[in-house]
Amino acid sequence: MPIAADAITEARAQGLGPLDYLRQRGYVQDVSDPEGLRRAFAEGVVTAYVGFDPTAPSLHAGHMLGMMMLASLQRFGHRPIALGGGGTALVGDPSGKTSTRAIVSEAEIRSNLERILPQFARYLDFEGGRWGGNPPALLLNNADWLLELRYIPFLRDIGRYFSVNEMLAAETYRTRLESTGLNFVEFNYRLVQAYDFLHLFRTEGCALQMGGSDQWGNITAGVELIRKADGGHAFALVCPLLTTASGEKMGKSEGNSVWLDPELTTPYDFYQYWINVDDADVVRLLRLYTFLPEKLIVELTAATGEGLREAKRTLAREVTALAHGQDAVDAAEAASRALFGGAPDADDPNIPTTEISAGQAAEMTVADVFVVAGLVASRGEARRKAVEGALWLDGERVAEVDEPFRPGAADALLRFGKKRYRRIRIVFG
RNA sequence: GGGCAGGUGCCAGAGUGGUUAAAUGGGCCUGACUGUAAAUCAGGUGCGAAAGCUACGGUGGUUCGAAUCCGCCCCUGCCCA
Repeated sequence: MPIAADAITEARAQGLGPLDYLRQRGYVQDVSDPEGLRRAFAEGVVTAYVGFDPTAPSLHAGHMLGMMMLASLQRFGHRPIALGGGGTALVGDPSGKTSTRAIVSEAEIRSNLERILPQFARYLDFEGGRWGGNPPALLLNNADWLLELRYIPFLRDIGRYFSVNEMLAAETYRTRLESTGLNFVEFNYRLVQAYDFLHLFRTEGCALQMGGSDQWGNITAGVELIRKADGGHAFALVCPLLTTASGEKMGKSEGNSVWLDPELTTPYDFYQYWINVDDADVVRLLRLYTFLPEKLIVELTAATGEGLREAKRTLAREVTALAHGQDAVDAAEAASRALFGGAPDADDPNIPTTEISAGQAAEMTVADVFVVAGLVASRGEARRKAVEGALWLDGERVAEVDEPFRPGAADALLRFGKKRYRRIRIVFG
């Protein structure tokens, strides 16, 4: 069972405010005006936003930090806005990029946004009242106001507040200038994002923007714009950019992103991703990606060595429950137990399964089957990996990969490497 | 608009007529060891059973043969205007 939003109930009981909670959990790398923000939180409902770039048809694990920050604030009774960057994605943020971003079409961005919507609903409450008196979350798309902008008025009303000297001195732009250069569209990204913040400040009373630390410059640009244009007071808060203990970007698995869309990353694989994190990362991830109370986290991670696996299991369970719901957790756990609890039990219904027709199966070699299951990329790879002893079929090491596929039953359990399983099911008719 | 330097595999970066599916490094994958961890050591890393095919910005040539030479085009960086 996942434990509800208890870290926050606990924090509130201790009189801890949102800012200190976020700090304690490790979300805070930098805040523009901590005292002012603390006061704002204490005085009333604060509206805060995080922008999400819809350049892919799903959010991935890297976006979860932003959602967790919004979700935490909402549980404190504040008001989150998830902003789909339908307009900004057309511009392309040069931050942290060594080369110009691929251009994504407007239609693609729109369809991506639609597909992403339900993912927010798992983290945020769009109805309101789910955690006491919290206000409903809001989902907006900046294309709605950015695409209408007129160039000359924008330059005159917004552009005048930006100093080119200052922008050129900024880390993001400077590194790009020194390496691959920067085109004008990218140079404008900061203005556009700052304008978003101003727009939300005006229309929604939004006073806080959060994001990853690579967004610091863009976010504070918005804070300054709000001050210069409207004399308003707004805040910036950024979280550290997460890398795993081995230095990889968080949320990558086998070089691929871990997606929140179950079509792109099955809930089983999602669960497995969290089970497989490094020992050194568990505490931090529990704090950032779950709402488990601090005391429990400390207890769980007091263990050393193999004992940490229980903490990882809890992590996987909690994170998967948030992303996919409790049913998905149960299924993923059942499959994991079946596959990793001693001798793999191929009969468990929850093991991810690829179906092929009897007709197809009759014409396939063993290598083909591994390809179809998505475990290897090509027959050539299947062959190489078989030589290395990495392929297993129903518990037997595969020696000859070019032989016809003749399973002993309708179901066959494939395994690639130590821990990647997929069942092949032959269906008739 | 002018001058110069470039565009190579996931990334960085060699190669400047054949023996180059393309050095080297990183990344990634696998094996052994293990705890579905880390570290370490070893192997692999375009597709194809093979013949062969595809690949060095695009395109058209030269040549028995081109990533390598020539023409045109596109793109990037630097300098000048």
